[in-house]
Amino acid sequence: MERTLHEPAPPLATIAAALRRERERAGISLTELARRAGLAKSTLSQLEAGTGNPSIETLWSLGVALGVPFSRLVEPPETRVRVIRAGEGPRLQADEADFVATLLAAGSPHTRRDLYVMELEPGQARDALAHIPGSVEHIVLASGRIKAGPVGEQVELGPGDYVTFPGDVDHHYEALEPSWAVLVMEHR
Amino acid sequence: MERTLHEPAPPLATIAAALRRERERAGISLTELARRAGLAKSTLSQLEAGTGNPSIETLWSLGVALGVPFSRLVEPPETRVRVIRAGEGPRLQADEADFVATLLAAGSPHTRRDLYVMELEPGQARDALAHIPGSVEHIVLASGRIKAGPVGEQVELGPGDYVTFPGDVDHHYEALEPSWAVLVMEHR
DNA sequence: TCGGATTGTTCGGTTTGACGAACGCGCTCG
DNA sequence: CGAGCGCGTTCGTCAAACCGAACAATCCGA
Repeated sequence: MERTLHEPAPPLATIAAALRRERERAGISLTELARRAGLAKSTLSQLEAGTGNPSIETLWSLGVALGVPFSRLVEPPETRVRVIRAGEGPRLQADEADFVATLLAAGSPHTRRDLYVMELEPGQARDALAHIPGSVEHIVLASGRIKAGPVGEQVELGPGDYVTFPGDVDHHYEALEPSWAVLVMEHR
Repeated sequence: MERTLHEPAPPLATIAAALRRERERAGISLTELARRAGLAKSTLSQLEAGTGNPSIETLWSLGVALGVPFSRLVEPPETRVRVIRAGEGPRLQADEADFVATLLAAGSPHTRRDLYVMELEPGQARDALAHIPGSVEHIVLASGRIKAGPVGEQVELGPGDYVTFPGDVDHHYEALEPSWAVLVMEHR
């Protein structure tokens, strides 16, 4: 049989890399992750070393403990570095209806984007530590007012405003009033 | 960050069902599939019976032999239209601030997502033809009220509501009042 | 400086997944 | 009828995934 669907390379090394990457992203130790997943740390150690061939249940519990969908541990990250910048979106007029779409950011293949809805209450700011290198955040404020951005470069946003900034440096969120926004976290 | 990601039910039964489903779709016998995958048919028999906990390599070889991507064997069959109402959905509590993020859709590598802001005025509906196969649309309504979704499966949304549906079938947008929304167009 | 805690690794022992053979069943051909 | 074939299941054996403990290395507070 031909390898029609480009089934990626054998997942042993991929899993090893993904486990270490996601664990470091979560900022927890190998011992701690093994504890949360209910595994012996020796097992996890060998997995991250690339030795071993985990069972589904084992790898699943790791995915749960990391808060990461299962496929992210199996599919190769396909790290090709190319960050697409958000343009001042061209407005795409729909052909036949009262409908306008503004392109904020075009993604490239190989980038992974997680979609969140984020609710913020005024009060202390949220200090977000740097994520993995190459990550980019996109925020569209739906209602309220917030200040967001890297330290020293924060921007004040009103409803409908859009901002993007690198997520691999320390940055803040601060709500000036009760707000909610759509957040797209872009890794690679 | 707390991990409250709703990881679906343990995949043992899911895998069993997926294996049988995909095998019957391919129209081959259990014995034949075991032969192609290089496994003992006893192993495959127990897997389809729901007994057993396959290793990654074992399940991988089955995915290759069936010509289906790995994730299809692990993740439960995808619901076509999925709505997350405002305030619902898995919440990621930030550790130290008044900050709540709700995960709507986690992206896998290899998916390409374009980010739009879409403004709609009430009036005639927008008829969108099917896009390229495999595309998925995500909408978070920021304000107003709209009806959106595939033909016959349209859902009415209010502010904060989220809906996702396949973009490779004909679908409509219809604003019931002046609205705007964040649209993520996902290809792959 | 020294103890204690935590990090990740390595080493025997146990559980279990994978294998091959044998089995019962249903169908088809001689 | 009965021999032959293919189907899927069950059983004993073996390798290996997983575990627990012991290990050096590092960090941090006393």
